[in-house]
Amino acid sequence: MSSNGSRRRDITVADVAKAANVSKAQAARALGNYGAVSEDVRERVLAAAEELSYRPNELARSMNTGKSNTIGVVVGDIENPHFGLATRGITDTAKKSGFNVILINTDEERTAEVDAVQVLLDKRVDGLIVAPASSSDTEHLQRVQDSGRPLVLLDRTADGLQIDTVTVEMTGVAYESTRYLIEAGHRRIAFISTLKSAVPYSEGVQLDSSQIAERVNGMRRAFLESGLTLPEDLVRFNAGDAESIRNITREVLLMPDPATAVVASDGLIALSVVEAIQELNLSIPEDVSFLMYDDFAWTRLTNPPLTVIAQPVYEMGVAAAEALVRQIEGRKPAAVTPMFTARLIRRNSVGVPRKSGAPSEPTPIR
Amino acid sequence: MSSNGSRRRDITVADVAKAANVSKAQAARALGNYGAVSEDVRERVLAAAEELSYRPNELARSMNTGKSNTIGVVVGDIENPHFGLATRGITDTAKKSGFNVILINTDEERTAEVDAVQVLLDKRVDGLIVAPASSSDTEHLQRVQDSGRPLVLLDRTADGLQIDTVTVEMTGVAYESTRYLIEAGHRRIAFISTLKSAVPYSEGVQLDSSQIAERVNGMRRAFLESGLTLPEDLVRFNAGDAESIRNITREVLLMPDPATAVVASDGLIALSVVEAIQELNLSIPEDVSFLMYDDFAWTRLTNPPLTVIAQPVYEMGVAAAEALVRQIEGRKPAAVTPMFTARLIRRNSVGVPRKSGAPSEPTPIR
DNA sequence: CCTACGATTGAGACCGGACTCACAGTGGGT
DNA sequence: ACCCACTGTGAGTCCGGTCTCAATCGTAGG
Repeated sequence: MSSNGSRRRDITVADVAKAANVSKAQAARALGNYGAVSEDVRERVLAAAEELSYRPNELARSMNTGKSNTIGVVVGDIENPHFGLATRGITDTAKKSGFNVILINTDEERTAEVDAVQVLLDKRVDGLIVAPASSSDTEHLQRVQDSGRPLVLLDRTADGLQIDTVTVEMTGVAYESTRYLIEAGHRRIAFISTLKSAVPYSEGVQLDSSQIAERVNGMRRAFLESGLTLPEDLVRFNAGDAESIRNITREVLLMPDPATAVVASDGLIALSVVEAIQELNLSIPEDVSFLMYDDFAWTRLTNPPLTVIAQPVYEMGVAAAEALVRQIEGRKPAAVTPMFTARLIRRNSVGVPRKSGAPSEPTPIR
Repeated sequence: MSSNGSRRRDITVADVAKAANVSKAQAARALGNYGAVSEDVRERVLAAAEELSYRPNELARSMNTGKSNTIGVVVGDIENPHFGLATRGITDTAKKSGFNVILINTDEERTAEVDAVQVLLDKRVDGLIVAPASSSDTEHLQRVQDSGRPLVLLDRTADGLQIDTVTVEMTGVAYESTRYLIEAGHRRIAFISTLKSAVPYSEGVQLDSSQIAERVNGMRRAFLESGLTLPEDLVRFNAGDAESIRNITREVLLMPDPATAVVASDGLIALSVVEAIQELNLSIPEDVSFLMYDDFAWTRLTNPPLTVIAQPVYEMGVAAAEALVRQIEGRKPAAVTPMFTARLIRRNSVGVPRKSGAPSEPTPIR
């Protein structure tokens, strides 16, 4: 015995047609604004529709147009401002082209991602944008391609698949920023990332994320070209929750030959790393230099302001959505998806390492 | 001449039925797992479905079950971590109950919100969660109610409407935190909020957001009970983009009888306020005390760590989704939606004001 | 051996639009 | 006056599922 009784049936074209004294077909034409309709009929139908406050059922409409005007977006974690911003770019752009967005979070879980893609496909979205958790585990993406539905990848590539992908070229900045650290005197540079990996890093292990792979490669090259070698023991994975990040940070900072600089591979990691550094009563950049990926507003507010690698996240969201819409509308995808570049923004969290005999008053270098 | 030729038609139950040599009805039953189906038929159908990699069309299914297993969420700005977290709570909970989420951003624009609600209704979502931009402008929400579709409000109430609403009781903490500031010696306390308002604040003006109204009321009461009056000239609205926030901050800090403490009504505002304060070469809390709504991780990283009012945002998202699901499943809404409370977290951004003859070494008070 | 009842099964209606097709009116061209 | 091109219009099909209903089958009870 619910309060408002049975759920009232929605008004349909048939209802409107009856009220306007015309056939269903005519009503549909007047409402859908297609075909030939006399002025008289059009007016009566529109009036009746208004009167009954008729609203078309988009589900029904989608069913026989085959278009749902909806795109699916699969990301690892909207809570992460990185994705928040990208999502903003996607939704803004999608809206402009008349598309709505179904958003699914995967927590960077493979199975959740596979499910998400399937659900979206089942819902017959017009296309999907996926930030894949893994670059190698890609059957589900392959399936999307097979289904013929437009797909654009964001942030990370998928090995061996021919898919429009919007990414940042990372090797370059990784190289540049590592050179920067090396020139400041750092040799023991730690890199902390969320990437899940069963084995510790060493040359040749296949990394499951194109993004991370590029960053590490850039670092490696910088060391190489300086006649040095990348300290592989400081390249760390599995930095999941705050606790594990804290542990990793303590580890690299307290080991016998500790890191003198730490690079956090995203904004969320950075938060916990900085906290851990503060807990150890170390100060930046006097005791440890710090550098992070993602330029969030708060990085300018800390003391010192943090040196970051800025990525055009919003623009990438926009580009991904544009590429997808282009595919949906049947235009060929841009021959080559534009490659974005990241930028090193030198603020004051990088200094001269203690060990290397720096002056007692370590000036942040620029 | 597209690369993959015509878009292939999807496999339907009819196809599966044919392949399995049974009627469409039987195939549908076997696949949908309802009605009576012999073991033999079930196996053949399932095998055929597997073989053809059949996937049900959720659109069609929704159409005659009347359920889309989708809920719509309308927020002002996902980019704002406040909503990011809340959205996380919503999607996590929705997923648990088998619902997907269509997310629409409104930029806190009234018309965008009205459109969003309409679109969602047209798409026949099973229910909506809306964080309304305005507490007074509510015809569109009324329309949702009229349509009989479940609706839950988040963060802000809608005047005069009987709708499940998940909010934080703000008067209390607003009062508490203002007392805290007053006791520290502050009399000139500024409050900066995004709320759009054509007229400057003064007692009795109707505020368009229940949230902001409560906060200001709490402040007013705190002043009153201390035998003082709320400095109305320091209650500021229209803090939209970074630029306007900066201007407002400078204004309240540089006026003849300047504010000695600033309260930012959300995390985004806080960012710009703190920046503006730094630009003025004022330090917190020696020159200005600072307090903000929303406890983001970075607030612990600044120097000093910021005193904040923490809201259980994620939990509120969860509660909103739970309430909505409850309504959708026909169970009566919880008699009274649980009221959440916010908490003042005293860190070190509040101190004794300069003017009041504080000692030259102003200790942050606790 | 016959009948009744539950388990199976297939035909077809239906959800709410979009769209095809055949048919009625109209008016211009010759 | 005659033919034809068009605009208007309604009947009905289709999209891809769910679901009703009547028919069929098997077999247990009498």
